[in-house]
Amino acid sequence: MRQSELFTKTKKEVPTDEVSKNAELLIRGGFIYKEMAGVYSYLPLGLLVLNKIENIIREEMNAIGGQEIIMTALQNPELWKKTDRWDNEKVDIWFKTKLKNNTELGLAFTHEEPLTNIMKNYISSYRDLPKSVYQFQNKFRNEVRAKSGIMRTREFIMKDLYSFSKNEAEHLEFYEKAKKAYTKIFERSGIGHLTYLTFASGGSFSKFSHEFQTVTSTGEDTIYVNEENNIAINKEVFTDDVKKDLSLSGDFKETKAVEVGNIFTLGTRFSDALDLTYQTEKGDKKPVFMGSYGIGPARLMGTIVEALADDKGIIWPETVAPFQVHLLALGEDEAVLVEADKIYESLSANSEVLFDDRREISAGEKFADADLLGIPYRAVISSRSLKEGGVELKKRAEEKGKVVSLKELLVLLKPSA
RNA sequence: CGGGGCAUAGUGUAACGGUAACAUUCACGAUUCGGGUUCGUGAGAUUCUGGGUUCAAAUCCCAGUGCCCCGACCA
Repeated sequence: MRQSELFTKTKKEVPTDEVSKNAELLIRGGFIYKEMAGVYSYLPLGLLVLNKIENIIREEMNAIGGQEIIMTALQNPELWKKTDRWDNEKVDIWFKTKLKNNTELGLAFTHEEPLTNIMKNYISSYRDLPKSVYQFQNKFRNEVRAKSGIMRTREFIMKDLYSFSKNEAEHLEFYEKAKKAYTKIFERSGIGHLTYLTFASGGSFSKFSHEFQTVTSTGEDTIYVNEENNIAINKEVFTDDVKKDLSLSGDFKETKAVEVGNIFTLGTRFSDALDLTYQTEKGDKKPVFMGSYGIGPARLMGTIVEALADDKGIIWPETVAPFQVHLLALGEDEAVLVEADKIYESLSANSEVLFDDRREISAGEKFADADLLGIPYRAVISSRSLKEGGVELKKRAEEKGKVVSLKELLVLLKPSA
């Protein structure tokens, strides 16, 4: 894509009403636009990143047998009354609305109820289990206080997967697979080294749930990291009993972290309430054993920015970057610009390239934009680089680049399949 | 839901109670061309909304709304 064609522009200044690093950098770079508190739109660059993240998650969910669907955000109160989650006293984050005929509707903050209800139509035998189903879908939560840029918003896309198993043993088997899939997702997203499997409260469903917490100074949660076992415990359940329970020895380091994923054992709470049962081999009727597994792709995007950015801007890992290469053409020398066009064409064949072409701005501004946007590789072509034999290639996080020939460039940037 | 702060051009800021200024952005013209270059000319504002005090309100007072931060909350 030619940067001169991109409708968004970078900004030097950011509205003072944004304090968090993720919002500041993403707004300045033109990745997102703030509509109101806790409500953001995703612009071309932001959507590219979000799609990359979603695809990583999608691949890993498919790999463990997840089947993708999309459910509606509009919710029928009847189902939620059956599980006692319609009452505002019980769930205080509902957005509710009404049809013209005064029928009440809810905007979904999660999807256990409607999916359990769907599955009733398709699960009737032990032969139908286990199954797992997921979606990327907008959730609405009427948070009293949205904050931290795109980390806690009132509307957000969530990947929510739900598992349906015959019994606890079968459930745990899937749960372990999901745990590994989550670990892979965060590794592939470039924050694996900062992300810990974390024991957290299981709520009313089970003793523990597992969170995936990414260490950043701006996180909302406090966790205690046990480096020896590469594991952490959320402050909310950090007691001597729990430590003994988990038989963890060694030091625990207190740190702030962001919850980028959460997996839950639900048991039969929803299948009981909504009557999702199956028949066993012997003909008995049993409730389906469920689990739920969430990741917010936008929060993950914000976390990557928070965790990896430097004082000049964003540093995207290659796996989630909107483009792999940022090609900058410097100067007004026609020969250089013609050569840059050629390089852009050849690079585009195999790589995702953002080409800062004939924009009438200074070299300094192009560099500043490149640093802000955080594309992993920066390739500079100028009369100087041509004199030195080609294109100057530099990684975003590196101080100095090196001049390579076009041939070398194409090889270096070849996607490692 | 408690506490604190803020609200002026697209953005960032300024303006004793005396009729809105500067920077940036944008348009045009020069200049420059490897780290947000320099200069000129222009465009851009019912000063959040409603009320009150006053000869006079961006400025003081009251209410509302919105935004940010801290805390509580967070399937």
